[in-house]
Amino acid sequence: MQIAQTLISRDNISDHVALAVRDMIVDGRLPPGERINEVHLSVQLGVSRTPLREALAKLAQEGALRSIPRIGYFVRELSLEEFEQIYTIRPILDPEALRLAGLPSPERMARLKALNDKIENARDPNAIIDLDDEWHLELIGECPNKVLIDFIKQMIQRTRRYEIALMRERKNVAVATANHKAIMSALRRRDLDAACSALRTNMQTGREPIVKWLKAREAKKGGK
Amino acid sequence: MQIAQTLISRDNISDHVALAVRDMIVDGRLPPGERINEVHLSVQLGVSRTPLREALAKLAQEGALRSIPRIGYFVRELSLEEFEQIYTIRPILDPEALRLAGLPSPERMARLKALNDKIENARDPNAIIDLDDEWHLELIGECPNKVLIDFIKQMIQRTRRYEIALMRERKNVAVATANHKAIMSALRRRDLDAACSALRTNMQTGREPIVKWLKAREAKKGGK
DNA sequence: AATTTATGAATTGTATACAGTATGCAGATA
DNA sequence: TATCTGCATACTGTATACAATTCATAAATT
Repeated sequence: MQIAQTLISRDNISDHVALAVRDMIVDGRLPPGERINEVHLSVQLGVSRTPLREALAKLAQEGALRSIPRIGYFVRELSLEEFEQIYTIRPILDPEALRLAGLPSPERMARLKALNDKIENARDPNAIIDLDDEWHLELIGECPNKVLIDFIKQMIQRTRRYEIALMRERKNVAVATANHKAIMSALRRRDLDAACSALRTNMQTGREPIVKWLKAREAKKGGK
Repeated sequence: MQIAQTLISRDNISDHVALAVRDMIVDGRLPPGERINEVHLSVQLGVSRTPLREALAKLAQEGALRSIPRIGYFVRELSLEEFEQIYTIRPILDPEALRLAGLPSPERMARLKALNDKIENARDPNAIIDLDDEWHLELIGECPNKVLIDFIKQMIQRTRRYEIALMRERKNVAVATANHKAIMSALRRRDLDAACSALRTNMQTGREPIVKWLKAREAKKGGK
């Protein structure tokens, strides 16, 4: 008979490295535009180039890095264009996922409320983003369309670097938690349609301040 | 001064290999469920394991392969679930891309018509799918949201294996080309909304026969 | 002085070697 | 006969070695 899958999935060095490098990109230790030196980075991480390269290839496919053959990997610049494009798609997909998920169970509602409270009290922008992402994934946790969820997760990864700027200002955090409350209140009224459109609003209000910040940032760079 | 990018982008062996293996999966030379033997496949392709592994990792991320750490890569089974999930998303995204693209230029309309004619005359299912995919990408070619286009491309790749079954029956080809005509006629009337909803219909009618085929297929397998 | 050309170092792409893990089979045990 | 144990083999994961290309610097040419 077939033995059950081993539960302890000791993952590969490649996977670990991918996580590590992704963190370095997200929190700015590898700044936008930076060229990756495979040899340096591999010794810094204490691994050989082989698993590092596998990780870099993965990150390139995720969109965090850009690969130019025979030249190297570069940390992708923050781009107003890319951000706007992603933030055009999420207000379409997230509400659809919620619609497919249906009204959340009482337990899920409780978790959503608890997460939102945590966001209100958190100070560190990184922690806030983690919690906000978790909140959104919890909201659509019941969605049976795993492909859709995976895609939303991809986009969450990809917009993290931008959102840090957003969550540095407490005003924006307050807006986000208020939006979450509006969504939850619609759900409590068992009004799925209203919740979906509140979610759409949530995504759209998150967008504006970041666009503004990016524009200022690009202007500064252009002026230099 | 900086030298212009070399135009001839001699791509890597890894990329070539990824193309080759993807083809082998799509056309069935590597059947669903098959385990990939890296050594055998690398000698068969005349390359070493290193670029092959990079290609396999890429295909795994695309969803064509499944990676089980320390055991290997497997060609993913055709799954009714996955297919239905993807075909729930495309009727949302494709029309949105068309909406963003706006009405096509006369030149693009001519190309769309020419492609649709080619589909009507083609016999080989593989060629038909190529043309159909090309038609859909041409339709939304003007869409400025490149992230959206990339995602649609990903899904096209991922559904190819399923669609072969669809296009083997000429009746379905006729339905597809008729749908395309409906879309084009709406566009000629400059009625973008109608075109978008015709596109939605197009995606949905493509879905049913494949679901039916997959169900029959799974029943057969379960019965064995 | 500005531009081009040559040369060597640094860096990426690929192949190979090695180590650790899974897999299958033969023999042992009940 | 059926199940378990130990061993040999095959395969994956990682490291290292080598080849090919890019990049930077300096000499040479105009």
